[in-house]
Amino acid sequence: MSRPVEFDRDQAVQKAVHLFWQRGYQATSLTDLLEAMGLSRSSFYGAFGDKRGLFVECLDVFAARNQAILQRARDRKPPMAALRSYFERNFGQTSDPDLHFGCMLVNTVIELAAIDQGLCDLAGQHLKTVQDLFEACLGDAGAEPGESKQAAAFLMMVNEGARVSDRQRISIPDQLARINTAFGYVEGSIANRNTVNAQL
Amino acid sequence: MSRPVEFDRDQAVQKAVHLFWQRGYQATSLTDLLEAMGLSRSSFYGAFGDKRGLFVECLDVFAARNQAILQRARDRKPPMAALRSYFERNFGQTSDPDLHFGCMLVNTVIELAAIDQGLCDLAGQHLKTVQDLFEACLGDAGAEPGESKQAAAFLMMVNEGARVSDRQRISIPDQLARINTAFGYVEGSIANRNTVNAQL
DNA sequence: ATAATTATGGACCTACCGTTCCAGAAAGAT
DNA sequence: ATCTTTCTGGAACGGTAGGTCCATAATTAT
Repeated sequence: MSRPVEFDRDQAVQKAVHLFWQRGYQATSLTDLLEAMGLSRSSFYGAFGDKRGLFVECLDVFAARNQAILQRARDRKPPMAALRSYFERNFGQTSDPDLHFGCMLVNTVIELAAIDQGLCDLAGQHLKTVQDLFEACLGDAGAEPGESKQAAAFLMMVNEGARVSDRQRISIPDQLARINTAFGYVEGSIANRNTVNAQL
Repeated sequence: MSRPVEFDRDQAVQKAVHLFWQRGYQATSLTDLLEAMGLSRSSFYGAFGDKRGLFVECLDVFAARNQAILQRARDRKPPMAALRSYFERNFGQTSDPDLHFGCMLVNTVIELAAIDQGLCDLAGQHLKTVQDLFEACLGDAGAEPGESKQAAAFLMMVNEGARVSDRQRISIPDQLARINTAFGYVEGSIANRNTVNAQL
């Protein structure tokens, strides 16, 4: 029919995710985006509508990637180990500061709660999906339904807190220690219940 | 000497705190501030220097108020009850949405981590002071030094997560349940160690 | 080769940002 | 009452924001 698009849309979105993740919605200007994505204003508006539309797409991409990481761990490791790996991600020996932007969903909730309720709600829904995955893992680990629901809500609170500190450049050992404390509590609780049940 | 200032400086700062707390740094325009504080541009720049200077002052005011709340609870209640009251503040029966802006320090860390490291660090220092207060309360409750340090770091992570959800308008029962779960873990841990020690 | 269609680059628009500046109003000191 | 000092309102500033528009380039279909 006609002239084809010259840029790789997926790759451009990846660049945008990285920028929004790092700097947030408001502080990322269109000029910043155009430069990082390597396209002109016309192409941008033709392909994405506007800045907000691109942000929605970036939220979805980030959330999908995020869920995939946990889901893959769930497929390959014991359930509690899979959960832990999600929390300890990016806290291995590598201390690349370019990876410590927290969680884009958490960042969005905080930044836009009073500015754009639609975007805040979208991020919140994605977080809820992750919490459901937590709950599924806890179920795999042998927790009873009520307990896994309660522990998943607790772990989401821990996750949100951990991502806040991540953005503050908390030291890696401190971060790992806090996560370990939280998981110690949860695992102790599940194991203890199992022990009690076994005694009955 | 000369003409005196016409506005109440403290009261003006309180109004600014409320705005910055609700909307964050970037989304609060000078026009918004002037209207809320009830003064003109000239008076503003004469009294506060610039927007960033006012924000620094607001962070300090918020942090002082925040610490005072916990410190007063510590003076009047048993240590663990004082800690709990800090987490459960604003989650009584009143559901005034105008109080659920999370924590201004947490909001600042998230919003400005990649934008203004000085402001982010300042908020982080204030949070560290709160964490030290947590540690003191845990010491009051009978935790050993190493344990209170570890539990305080854990509780700060929980606090940060709780304030994120607060901004998402989490339901009050859900929020109270999650906080209760976290404190159940901490109190169980301290009580358990005390029991073990008693048996030795 | 030509026509039809669509992407592209870049100039341009309006609106608002934080900040500065200045003329004039108000109050204390003499 | 006058002088001096400081505060105050509002106009004005340069810069940048997100978004629009149009002439042109590039590609396919005929």
